[in-house]
Amino acid sequence: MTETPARDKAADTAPYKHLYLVDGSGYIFRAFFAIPPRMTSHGVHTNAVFGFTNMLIKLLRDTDADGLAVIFDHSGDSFRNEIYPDYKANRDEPPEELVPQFAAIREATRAFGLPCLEQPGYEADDLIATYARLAADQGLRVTIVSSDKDLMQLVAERIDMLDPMKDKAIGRDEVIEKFGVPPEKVIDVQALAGDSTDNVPGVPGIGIKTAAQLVEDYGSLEALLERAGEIKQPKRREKLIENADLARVSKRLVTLEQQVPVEADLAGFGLREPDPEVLRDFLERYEFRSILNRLADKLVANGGEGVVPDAKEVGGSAAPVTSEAPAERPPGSGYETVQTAEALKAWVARATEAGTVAVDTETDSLDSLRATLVGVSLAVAPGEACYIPLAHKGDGGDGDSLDFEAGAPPQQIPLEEALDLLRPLLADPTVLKIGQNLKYDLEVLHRYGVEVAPLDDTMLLSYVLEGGLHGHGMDELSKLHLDHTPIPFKEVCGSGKSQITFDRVPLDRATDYAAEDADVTYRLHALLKPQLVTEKVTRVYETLERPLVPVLVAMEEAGIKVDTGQLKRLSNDFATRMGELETEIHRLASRPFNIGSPKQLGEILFDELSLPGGKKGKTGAYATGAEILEQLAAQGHDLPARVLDWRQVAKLKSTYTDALQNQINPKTGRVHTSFGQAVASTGRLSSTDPNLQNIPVRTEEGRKIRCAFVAEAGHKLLSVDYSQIELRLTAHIAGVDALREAFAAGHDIHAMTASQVFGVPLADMDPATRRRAKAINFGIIYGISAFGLAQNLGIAQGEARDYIGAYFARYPEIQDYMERTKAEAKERGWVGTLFGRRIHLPTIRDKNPARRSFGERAAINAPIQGTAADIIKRAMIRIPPAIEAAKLEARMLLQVHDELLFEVPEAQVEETAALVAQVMEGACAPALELTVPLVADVGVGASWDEAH
DNA sequence: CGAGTCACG
DNA sequence: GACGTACGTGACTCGG
Repeated sequence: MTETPARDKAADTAPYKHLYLVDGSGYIFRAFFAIPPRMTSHGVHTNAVFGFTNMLIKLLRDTDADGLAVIFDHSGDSFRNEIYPDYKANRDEPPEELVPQFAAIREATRAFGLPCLEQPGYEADDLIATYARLAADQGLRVTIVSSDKDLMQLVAERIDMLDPMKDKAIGRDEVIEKFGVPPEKVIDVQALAGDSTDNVPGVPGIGIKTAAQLVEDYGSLEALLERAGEIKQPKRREKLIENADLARVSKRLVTLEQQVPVEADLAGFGLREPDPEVLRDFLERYEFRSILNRLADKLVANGGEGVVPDAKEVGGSAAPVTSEAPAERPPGSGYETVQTAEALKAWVARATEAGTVAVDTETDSLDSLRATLVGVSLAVAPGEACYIPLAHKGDGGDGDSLDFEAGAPPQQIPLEEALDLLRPLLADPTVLKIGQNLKYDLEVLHRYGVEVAPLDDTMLLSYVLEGGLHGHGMDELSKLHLDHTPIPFKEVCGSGKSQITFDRVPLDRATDYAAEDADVTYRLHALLKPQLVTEKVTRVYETLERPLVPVLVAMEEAGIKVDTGQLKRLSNDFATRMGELETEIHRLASRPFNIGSPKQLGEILFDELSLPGGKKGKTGAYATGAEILEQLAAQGHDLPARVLDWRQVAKLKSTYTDALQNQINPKTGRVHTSFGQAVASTGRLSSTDPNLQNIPVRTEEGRKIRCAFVAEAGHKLLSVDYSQIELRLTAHIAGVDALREAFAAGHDIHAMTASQVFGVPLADMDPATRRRAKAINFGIIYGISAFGLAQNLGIAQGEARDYIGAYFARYPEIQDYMERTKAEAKERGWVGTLFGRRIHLPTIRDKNPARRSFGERAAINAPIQGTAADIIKRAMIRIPPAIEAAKLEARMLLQVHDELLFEVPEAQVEETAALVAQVMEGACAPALELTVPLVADVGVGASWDEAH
């Protein structure tokens, strides 16, 4: 090694203007975890090298780089280990798939003719720091290509950074965003906060945010350490005094060395064209065929064999999309408007002959139980579709008024005559009716005395095939699978104030729109239905989703009775209470303000009253969530306590007592929800307009609303719910013998867990220990994290980590399950339920670690939540025929994920309860035998509150 | 129309 | 090696 300082060797004028310094070591680690695995035909892992190569190409192509060097860590200790022996001592060995890529990435660098720099005793960051300073001193622009925050201290007037993973430029502002201080103070902040990944100690108890605040307040680390005695918080003061030297050592560790006696000369970093033969040889050996193709024109030296298809990436799982025959016309024109009985008869005959017909109804409302039928469209083959108008009005006035400008209604088949012609077709067991969200059409047609069966639903086909990947609305599916955008509803009916109902749309436009929907549905069906078999989800579709449609129709049609008098009384009570609280809150705040505005509330609490704990989020607004307000209330502040009260009452009033009254169907006097069957990615149902799956139950005030859900005279409400179904399924799926035995014996599962994990004898179990165990049990189902558990229990993350460790030590099968499931999800892009439902997790391979972790937790939860959803769906499908067979008259009204609610004649309550519980407990058979018992608990009452 | 908040399993 | 945090939903209110 030469001792000559590089400065003397550097050319005074480098042959370039903008130098890029690429952090090769940093990149390879990040790329390894961010990029899906891939390997050569010889089994050599190449994902990180592939990412690096692509990044280099992009850099050379898209930027103004005219000088470039790639810098690596040298293996072995650096001078920092002499300062602090534990530096980076907590690092795991790199994964074995990564190790061979260290050499390959250097090869890649050389293949592009680029300098490849490293130096014993120094880390890449020090070399980068040194070269960056040298170049900047010469007036060159420097861009450091790295995602490593440790390099941010180098950002300066002529030095910026580029995050190659996010393709994001990092300048002074971004550094301030990250560290809360400008670049020149970053090392002070890092010295205080430490860095767990590098094992830089810092000062215990101080994180980035506190550090930034302190450095800002005192100007520098040294000034802070000297005046540490002035700090108000006693704990913080002690820690700072006690650990001042540790902070100073930390600062030396995080400070990059800008005076490395470097060997290579800046002048040699000018870009030049790579040798095509060397580059080609490299790309071929690593089998980067897609890159070879892209660079084909630059690699002519070898002639070669031409275009080679890219190797399929490991784990790539995009479902192949078969395309329609090319001769076919795209959807969108040549549809027939059916205005005579003769024409309709011809269409019915064609549909009967074909054995398959796509059906769509047009109405004047999204509410299927109030909508008026305006027309029906049919499709019998791709492009062969018609629209049958049934209740269109003239194109001007409302038909009833004396508006002389209004056109007369168009010619239409009389409604009853048309229905009589359609009825046999729609009920014909030999003709398959295809629809998109047929539940809606079934409900509309049912009110006109029309039955529809058998059926296939393209929305549900898409849901079972590609749940989790995208939504399942028709427009979205059409764009995705048919590459065709159907006429938007807005274009036909307008939007906002000037929106018209479909019965006002002129017949030609109505036909274009309505027949196209049937046409698109027909084509989607032809495309999706065969995929059930190839994708192995036939059972999910045929045994879970398709038979559920008529069940949901019956439930939505049944609705549930609400006691309006009770709701009105509650509404008044809540209004009075809100008024009282409002007066009190305004008095405490010393001025009136809008309590419902989090923005105004935050300003009152933290600016005007200067209460502690004001934290601003991304949007610059103070956080005023329940958790924050509870903390303040616990400290004895009245205003936040009253706001919490006010919020609870306001929520109950606006969302439940008021909104519910408006949702009562005037014809039935009952409330009819709509169940979403293709919404939740896990297979659960959802409930809207109104949502009856989130009626309050956890607080006493809230339960008053449940009291308003009542049974018809002479009837009772019967509630049957699965006890601990998700935890039971976890025990089964993960194969946890200890939990299975506890369930089999009927023990208190949370107490049992507490005993087994914390070693407390069952007899001495205290509620706090049981509560901890319960929180862990729930956490497991959600894909536990120390952070989440700590948050939930209000404990330190370290303590939460210990709990999880103890739990995994006691139930190692759970940890196995989690690791297995994550690996499987990453490999395939989806996870499955016990009944074969697939839940896709597109974020599981995301390069953003937050989104990826999110995907991993969802992967752990989905098989559990999804299997529970499958089981209750099986029960729901079996219950109506079981009730009928037993000659009972109970009606199933609602499903709330693990609970079914029924309305039952008083005399039949016991028999129905026993029957329902039996079906629910046996819902897995005969497809599956669980190794834990399923238990259904029964409740009966005049109201939902009593029954629950 | 997005963010914040909060109701449920 | 780094980012944000428990899983899945829907409705209401505010404010740009």
